[in-house]
Amino acid sequence: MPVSFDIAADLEVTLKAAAASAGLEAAAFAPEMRTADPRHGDFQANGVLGYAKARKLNPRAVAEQLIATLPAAAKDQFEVSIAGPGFINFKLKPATLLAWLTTYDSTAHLKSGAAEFYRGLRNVVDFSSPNTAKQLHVGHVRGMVIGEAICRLLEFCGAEVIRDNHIGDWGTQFGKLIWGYKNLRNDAALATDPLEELERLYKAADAASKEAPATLDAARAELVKLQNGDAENLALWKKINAISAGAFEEIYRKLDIHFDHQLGESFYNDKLPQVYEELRATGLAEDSQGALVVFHPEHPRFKTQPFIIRKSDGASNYATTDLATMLYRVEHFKADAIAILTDTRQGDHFEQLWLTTQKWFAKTNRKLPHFEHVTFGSILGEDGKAIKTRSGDPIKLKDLLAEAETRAFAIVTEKSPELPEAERRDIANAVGIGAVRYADLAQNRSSDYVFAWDKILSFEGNTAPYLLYAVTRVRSIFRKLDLAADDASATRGATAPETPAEIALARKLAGFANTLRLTTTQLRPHFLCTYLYELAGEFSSFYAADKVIVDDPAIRARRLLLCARTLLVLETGLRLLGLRPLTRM
RNA sequence: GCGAGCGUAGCACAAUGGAUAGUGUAGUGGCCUCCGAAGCCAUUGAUCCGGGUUCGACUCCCGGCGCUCGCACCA
Repeated sequence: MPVSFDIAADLEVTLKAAAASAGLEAAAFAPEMRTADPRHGDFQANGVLGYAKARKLNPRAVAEQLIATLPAAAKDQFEVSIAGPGFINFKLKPATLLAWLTTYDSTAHLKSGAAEFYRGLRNVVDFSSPNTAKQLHVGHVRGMVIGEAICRLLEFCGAEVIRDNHIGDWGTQFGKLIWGYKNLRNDAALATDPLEELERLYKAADAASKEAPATLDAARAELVKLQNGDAENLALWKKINAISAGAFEEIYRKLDIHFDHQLGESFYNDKLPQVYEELRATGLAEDSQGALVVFHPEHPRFKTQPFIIRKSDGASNYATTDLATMLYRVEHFKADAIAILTDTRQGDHFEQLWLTTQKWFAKTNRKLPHFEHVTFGSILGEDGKAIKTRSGDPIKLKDLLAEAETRAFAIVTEKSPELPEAERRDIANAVGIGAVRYADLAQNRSSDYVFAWDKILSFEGNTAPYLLYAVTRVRSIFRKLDLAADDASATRGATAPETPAEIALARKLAGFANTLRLTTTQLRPHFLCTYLYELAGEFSSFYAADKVIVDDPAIRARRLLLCARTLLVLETGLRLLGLRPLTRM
């Protein structure tokens, strides 16, 4: 029996067709498929409720009509029932579950199933994008891990993904940095810990420009010199960027984060005049208080709040570079879709950027990409205030990651003292870094995030260690049998799931496709986290209820199939989130 | 002032307009002669307030209240 990867999507198409043959107004009928509470079924179609109401029909009668015209193949796959006011419930039959489990038997096969979702779509994902000369701190980790997960998910689901780290290497901070470097630098400190010294120089220069307007002007002048190609400032700029890049690389390596391009703001330096010219020529930009700005008269706020694309001192800002970047991504990368990840505080900027881009591209006859500003909440301190660089010192990311590994190592050593130290270190790395990463991914990105060591390094509940532990227990079964987990002979002749725990686990596994679709549609990795956590929970319940290594070869093969697929889906899902599965811990 | 986001058990979170609002933690009571107890089973406890739309609202709309953030040359 052939079975599709995303059964619910397939069923939706079947229902649309059935509606036509049942005499419904097929064009007006949407099945409204969704995953159901397991108590009711695997999927439910709610569409007849609204359809019947609008036509003063009895929804249950409409549901009856619809079910009567379902093709035999669909009736073979599901137990179909009508419940309540007119919900149609579909429950996967054990034979269908078996078919799904035997069809999607490897990461490659899961991937080829999911690849239908976004085939041919070219996506530019802009994430991390730190500012040069500042250390990465705890506030940066969220955008990095969410961005990496989104890239992996989109790739898995068939999209072509171009990862771009849009480094802030050309902003006003360079005016202050260069001024600080020239006037305040400590050569000894620069030699021993260059990044630390750069950060100090920036803070000192920033403070100095707040105190004295003359210093602020001097810093701005340094920036203008840099932007005009002054040789000395350009050399300094290169030096500062090189120091920063090395420090960023170290963190990216630790977090297994990758980019195809790192086109910082400076890359767009020679592409800015085109932005000024075109926006002026199309009548979108105007002069205001000495600056070049764009207003949006139709917008309640942006009709008076300007989008400044050139400052009154003649320098560009991030509105200019972001506009140039938008153009480059469409013209050079041929992007169908662009996703930019930043925290929600930049909402106004990206709304103005997108409004401006739409008008600009329309007037210049360019293809408009799909654009999404993927936002996430701020990292707050225990006091509920955003962690800021200027006030107090936020926790440095490299220190956070080091502490995560240290704490994980202590726990591994306590739980598994018999393992060799090198292995315990490796486990601590996967568990510690994984815990940090998972804590950021598991929470809905729209909410603010209160930083707490206990939360980030929690090893109980919906956390990385729980998922990794489930993986090792499955591995342990295969190890005990001296079998490779992907050894087909172990599961040969497996029959359909029978016990309640077997069936519950199989149903959860078949829900993977729908989870991938939901996660990528909304670009919210926490949907996948929740799913994996529930899957691990179903496995744990199954593990406690039904013994796998039993004498009866039929029961054993049947349960080993569930073990093998649980392992497959858990490991595939964890890797999509950027976690590293372990064989034991 | 204008705008955005958030408001769910003591705490931390989930819920694509659907059925009896789920989970973790903390509390209580069970489960290791039995494939790994970083586990399993059971149990106590919640939608900020007031209207509206809908067959159906934590979810959408309006009005409050509270917290956070943004609003002319930082990114």
